[in-house]
Amino acid sequence: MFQPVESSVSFPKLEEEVARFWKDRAVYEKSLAARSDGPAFVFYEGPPTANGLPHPGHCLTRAIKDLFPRYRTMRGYNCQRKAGWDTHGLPVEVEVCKEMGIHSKEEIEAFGVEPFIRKCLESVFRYTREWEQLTERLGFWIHLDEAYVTYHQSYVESVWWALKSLFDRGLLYQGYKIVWWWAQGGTALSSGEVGQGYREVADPSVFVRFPLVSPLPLGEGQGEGLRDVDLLVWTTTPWTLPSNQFAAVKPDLEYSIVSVEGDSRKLVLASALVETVSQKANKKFEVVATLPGEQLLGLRYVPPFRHYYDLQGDKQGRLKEGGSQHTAWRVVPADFVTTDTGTGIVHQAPAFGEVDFDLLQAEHARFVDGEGPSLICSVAADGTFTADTPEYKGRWVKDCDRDIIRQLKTEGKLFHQEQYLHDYPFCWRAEEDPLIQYPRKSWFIRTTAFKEKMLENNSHINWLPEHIKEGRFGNFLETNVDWALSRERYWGTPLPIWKCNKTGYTEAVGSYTELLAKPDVQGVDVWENAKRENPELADDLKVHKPYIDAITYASPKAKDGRMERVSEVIDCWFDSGAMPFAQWGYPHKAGSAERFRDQFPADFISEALDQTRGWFYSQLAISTLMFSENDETKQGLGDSAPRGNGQIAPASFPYPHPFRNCIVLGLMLGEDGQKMSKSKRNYRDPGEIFDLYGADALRWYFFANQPPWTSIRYSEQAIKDCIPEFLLRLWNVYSFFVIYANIDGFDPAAALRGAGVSPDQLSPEVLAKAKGYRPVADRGELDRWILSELSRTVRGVVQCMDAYDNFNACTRLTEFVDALSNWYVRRSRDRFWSSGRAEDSADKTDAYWTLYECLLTTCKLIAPFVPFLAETMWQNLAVAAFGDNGERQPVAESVHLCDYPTADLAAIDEELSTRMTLMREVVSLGRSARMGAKLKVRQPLSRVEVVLADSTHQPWLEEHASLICDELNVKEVEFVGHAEQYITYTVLPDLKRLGPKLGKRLPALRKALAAAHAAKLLADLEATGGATLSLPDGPVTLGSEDIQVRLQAKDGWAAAQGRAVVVVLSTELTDELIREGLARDFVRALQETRKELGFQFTDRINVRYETESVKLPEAVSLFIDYIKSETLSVQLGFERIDVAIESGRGGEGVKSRGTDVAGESVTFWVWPAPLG
RNA sequence: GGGCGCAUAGCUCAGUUGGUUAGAGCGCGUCCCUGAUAAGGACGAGGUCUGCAGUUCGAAUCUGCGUGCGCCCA
Repeated sequence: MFQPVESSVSFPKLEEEVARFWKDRAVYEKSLAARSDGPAFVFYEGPPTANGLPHPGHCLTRAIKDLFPRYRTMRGYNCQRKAGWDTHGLPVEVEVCKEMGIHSKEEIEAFGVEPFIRKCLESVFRYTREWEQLTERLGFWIHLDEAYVTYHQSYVESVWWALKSLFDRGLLYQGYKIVWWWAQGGTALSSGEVGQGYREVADPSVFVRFPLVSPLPLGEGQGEGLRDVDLLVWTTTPWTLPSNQFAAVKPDLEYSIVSVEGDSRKLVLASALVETVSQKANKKFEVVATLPGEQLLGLRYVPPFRHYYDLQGDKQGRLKEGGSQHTAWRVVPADFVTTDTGTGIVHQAPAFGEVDFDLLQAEHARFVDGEGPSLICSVAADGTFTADTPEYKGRWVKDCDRDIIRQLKTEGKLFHQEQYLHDYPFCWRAEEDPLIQYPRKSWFIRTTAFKEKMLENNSHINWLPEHIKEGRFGNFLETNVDWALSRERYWGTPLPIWKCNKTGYTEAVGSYTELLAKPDVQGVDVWENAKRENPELADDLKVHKPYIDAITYASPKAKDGRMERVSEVIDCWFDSGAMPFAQWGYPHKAGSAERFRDQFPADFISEALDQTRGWFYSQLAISTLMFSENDETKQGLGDSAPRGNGQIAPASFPYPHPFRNCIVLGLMLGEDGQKMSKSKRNYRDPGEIFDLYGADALRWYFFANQPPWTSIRYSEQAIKDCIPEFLLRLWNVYSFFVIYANIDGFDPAAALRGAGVSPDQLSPEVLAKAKGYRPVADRGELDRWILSELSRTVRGVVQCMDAYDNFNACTRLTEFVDALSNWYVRRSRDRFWSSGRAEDSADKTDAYWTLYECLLTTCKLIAPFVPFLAETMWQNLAVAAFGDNGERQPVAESVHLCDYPTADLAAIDEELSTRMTLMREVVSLGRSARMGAKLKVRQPLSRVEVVLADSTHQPWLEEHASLICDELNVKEVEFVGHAEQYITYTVLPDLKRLGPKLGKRLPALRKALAAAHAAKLLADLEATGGATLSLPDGPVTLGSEDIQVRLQAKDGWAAAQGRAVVVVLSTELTDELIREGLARDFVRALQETRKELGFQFTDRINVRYETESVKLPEAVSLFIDYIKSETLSVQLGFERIDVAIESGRGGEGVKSRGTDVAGESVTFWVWPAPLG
């Protein structure tokens, strides 16, 4: 027996029971254990941070991350799922600062680094419980208790190992990074912080003369060139002029040399701007000559502030390509120069602009090492001028703009000045403080050296959607710059570099043990004391600030020198990118080499689009730098086991690594189309979604509604809709099956008992051994059809899922459930309802086995998608069915321990599938025609005529005429060959075939076809196999495969048309047909009455009825047997009864009900008929 | 300002290598069915496929330009 199925189902309630079941029985662990010998399918969890509450967007990520591992597990793979938590970084610090109401680094220092990082640690796990609940409730199977955690000592040490390797290979270096700097607070701001502080302000825009050192050459044969020429240089930050190093032009722009009225000196500026600038300055310009920017390159000039120029103006360096050049104060090329504003010649102060700095580096790279330009910076970290600009020393730079302009004017160096409105960032913590761009010493990873390798690696990764590979991600790699690794913050992995306080010598340390093994280590006591004072302190903190900073050791380079750690921590993206090896504590931790080797690279990862430059990049970069094939590192992993003292050589792996397939999820927007945000509350808490609709509904919504990479708008309605569209539809089929199986005593367990086979997963092979189970080939066509559809579905779903295409897999599943519910079950109802027990009728038994098999297989198919519903069904269809009668047969404990179904290719009958589709269309058109003629289905009609454009399947349809008759409630179906009476034929060319053949002649052909007599043309085709049309440029012969025939019903018929079939109804009603219609309506009314009066499905009844109608009793008596059998009536009489008398005769419990049959009022009296 | 993506029915979204009637679900409307029944089903209306230009015999689809939106980076 199956457990009765509740008619009104609450999915959320069922899901909670299932979740409990999984937990109690450790089903997840069992699913892994069962696959422990299978091939590995490697999954990496991109670690979330638990210091914020999860929202529906996180559900999407976690749902996709669950789907494919579950699927692969059922396909026999061993898929470990280790959770992870991202714990470091600025967002954590910001959160803590907010809590404590402090802002600046000074305040943090005042509060104390030690208590501060302890607060960070607390904050990181604030919402762990919410995340864990979400994970469990969504059915995301992952090992939370074995999660890797980025602040753990073993993790930090793995990161150190990688950094040491990079350092030792010369890939980790110190340089300058231009940052947005809050001078008053003495700190750099993250891009997020900068973004918050933009305001529109007016700044000066100045046009300054930079006199050329030598005459400007105009080209060959034009003499020695023009004297007294100034570059007209533009800037909006006058305070950066003292630090000028170059003037930039665009080489392919045209520049003009102009003479200015009343001025002895000429100016150079972009030709496109001559007019504009002349108007601005209100001076007449006369163009003396023009030349391309190219020709300006290398010209030397005198900068407006001479401090540095006087010291280094003559300095030259040797170029790598040979020859030598002055290092600074000359014209250089730059693509970013535009003619939108300014003069086309841009002042360059590399210390105060990122693009300027890049330009300096590009220049630097042209020179032989050590001979190129070095960075000029006349501003101190507090934002005041240094002694290098004596005029303004000690003054805040922005305050000096006005005086600088005045000075330039006085000295005759200013050509023009104006105001200029633009957005400029201010400090979000101190609104009056403008930020400045400022160079800070910073540590970099030389990723640019691995650019080609990263691109090569990337090219082997399967990105979904594909455009990420060449598009967003590929482009990002193309424009790769060295990774600015260090952060001047507190809560992060400390940069493991120690520096000699005497010589500046640096070295990297790969582990805590390695550090302690250094000579004359001091400062460990700081940690030990802290721990003694507070034994609760997590041991992992000892590798963090401030404890690690206290540790020093003897310098190998200077006698009394001490090695001290540099103060920075690292970018937390490096943490997460190191996860493929750091999650195992590789290479320090015992056994980590094996774990790493088994779990690298990942087969599958998935995160949202915003991770392109985050986790996707950090992983790829670190992996490529650490594990690329090259001579230096070409060693197997076997060689890379720890070799004492933490000296480990990186292993090498073939591309791609560290992941092979990556689904890039679209971003999820709130219901209002805006980004989901806590403050706007434009989404619902995931917990509420689960309570209202259930996890399966949410999951199905994610998987089935759109490919995962489209950005989706959260839609509560769409989640709700998933229930009737899929979950409930399947549930109804399941419920239908259980109701009838229980009535009929269909008992698969009994049928398999003694069959010598273990029920196990109830696969088709097992079912085949059951008593009463007939081979599919012996069953009726409908059974063969649905089993064929089932196999087609299995085949399709597996194909899609192997290609990471969950969306189309879901489409297949939806289509199958629709076919099962709306055709198989509908068409089979009578078979289930027919009298007699299941074992008595082979046809009925076939129906049960067929539907049972469909449900079992569907259950397994949907298990990765909607794991809760699948489990609920399995527990009843398999576990309960085989577990009662006190004689438990060994059946799989959970659907998630089953193998994913494989398609029975032999069961697939494509032709049957096509034909059934055609038949469904005929039926559908028939209904449409009825609708048009306002004829109820209950009213029988004498006949229907079907006209097919293509007669291939006609014989088959003819064989199934009875089915069509039944569906359409007609007596006869006739297939008509030529039906000019009802039909207009249109012959259309098959353009896909003819297009390439005829090309430009197509329009003429279409014209000719439209003009041709279609029926005659078809007759020709039928007779001779070809039809010839004469076109203006010669005849064309068409074969039957070159055309498509369209049919159109003529007016005046109850007809409906599809593309290639028309169905025409005969609407004539005879008395007999009318009487039959009455009888059917009578059955309807009586059935309704039965139910209304509370009789059970199987109760037999006695009936009397009364009506004024004359026709109705005639009809009833004519169809009395039919009515009795349909309604389980033993007696059916047309007479008024005296209830008292009837009761006395045993008609106890007589109930009556008045109703309506075909417009006539009728009263029924009904009472139970005694059995037998 | 740069890169990438998106734009199809009232809503949420499909649309395979270009092919003539652009689909689905929901919603809406009109009905049907009534022992799967607090379900189920049918039919219908609804589209200048973001705009313009181009390639082509033929464009929602390919190309270019514009508009709007999103993300990332400046």
